[in-house]
Amino acid sequence: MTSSTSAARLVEIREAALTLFADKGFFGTSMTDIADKLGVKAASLYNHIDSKQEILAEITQDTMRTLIEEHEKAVSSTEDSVEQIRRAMQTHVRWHARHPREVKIGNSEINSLEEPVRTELIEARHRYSEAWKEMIQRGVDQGDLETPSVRLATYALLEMGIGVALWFREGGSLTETEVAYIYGDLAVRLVTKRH
Amino acid sequence: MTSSTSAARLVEIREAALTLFADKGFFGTSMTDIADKLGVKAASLYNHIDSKQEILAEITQDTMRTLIEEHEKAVSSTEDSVEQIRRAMQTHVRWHARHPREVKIGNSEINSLEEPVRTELIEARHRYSEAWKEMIQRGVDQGDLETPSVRLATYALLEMGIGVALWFREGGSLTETEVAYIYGDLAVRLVTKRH
DNA sequence: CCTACCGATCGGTAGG
DNA sequence: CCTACCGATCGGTAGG
Repeated sequence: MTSSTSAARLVEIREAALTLFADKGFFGTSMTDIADKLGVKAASLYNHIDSKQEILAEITQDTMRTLIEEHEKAVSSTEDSVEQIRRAMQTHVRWHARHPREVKIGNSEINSLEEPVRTELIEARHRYSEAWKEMIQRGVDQGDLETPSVRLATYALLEMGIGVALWFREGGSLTETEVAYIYGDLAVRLVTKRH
Repeated sequence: MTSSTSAARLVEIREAALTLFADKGFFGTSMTDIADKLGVKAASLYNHIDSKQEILAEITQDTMRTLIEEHEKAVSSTEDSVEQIRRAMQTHVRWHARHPREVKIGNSEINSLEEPVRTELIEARHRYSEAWKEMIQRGVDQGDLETPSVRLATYALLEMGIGVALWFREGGSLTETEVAYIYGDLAVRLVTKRH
């Protein structure tokens, strides 16, 4: 069945590209590099895709969608401000631990994306950041959270969680769950009062 | 004065490359792109440099050296554990606010570097990270600091400060000094006891 | 899926 | 600093 094998090939192409783009960068990866991973010639890839750019666009678009979905689920699972922070960070960390290649590409290849996909990615990131900021602001307004700057606390929390993608490895000294719990704790420390 | 103009040209080449590599990536930047910025032909650059790779190597090597020097100065300026954390983070944040292009290149182009420079950069980063970890460990041992994980607190603190390079712009709503103070405060919160 | 090939561009060299 | 040029490689197409 040509169509089913072709669909499987498409998945294989994306998977190979995901690893190579994360490793060597978009411009550092050639179509021949991708083809070699599948044991075919570069020209054969064009039976499944339109362009190299299209592969990059698909990778970055799928990525933000799942992160925002999981974030919304985490935040709506409790009304307690402190607990929202904890769960949002646990979700944030788990997602980044699971998608190191996508994170690397998203951080390094924004300017390799053509419009309108590039702008769409930037906007999706902004929405995610705004959702965090609003969550923290609500907690501050209710007197449950405290911070010298809602905006900077947002950036600090997001960035420290993104960093997990850079060093976490399955099978290391801590499990994903342990890392998520510790970061949840660190996040709460960062935005709660001392008393 | 061929030699003095030539030295100035070299600085201009590095400066142009710094902006372009940060913007478009090492492989996304051509020698023609760099030459265009200076109003010369690509071939003329080779009167000043040996290769494109050499420019990248020089950028990444100068970078870590100044960061580690400033860190050591900050830490040795006080014996108080909490104050060490605060000053180390202020220094870390100021440095990252001032070197956004170098940070971007350092994060995205490690695998574009050839050996042995690539390994040297990784080792320099490791030394910096270890210095932070030991500083935090000392504070914990003395009973001044508290954290669920010295290692993860180290990663979290480093990464949140690195993130400043991504969004800080001179002339924005907060000055570099204000951002450094707030991050110093956030860092202390992250690793001190509640009481 | 392949071979054969396109024009464009790459980093770098020769020679002046 | 330039022009002229090198071989290699790029992403992508034609045609089977």
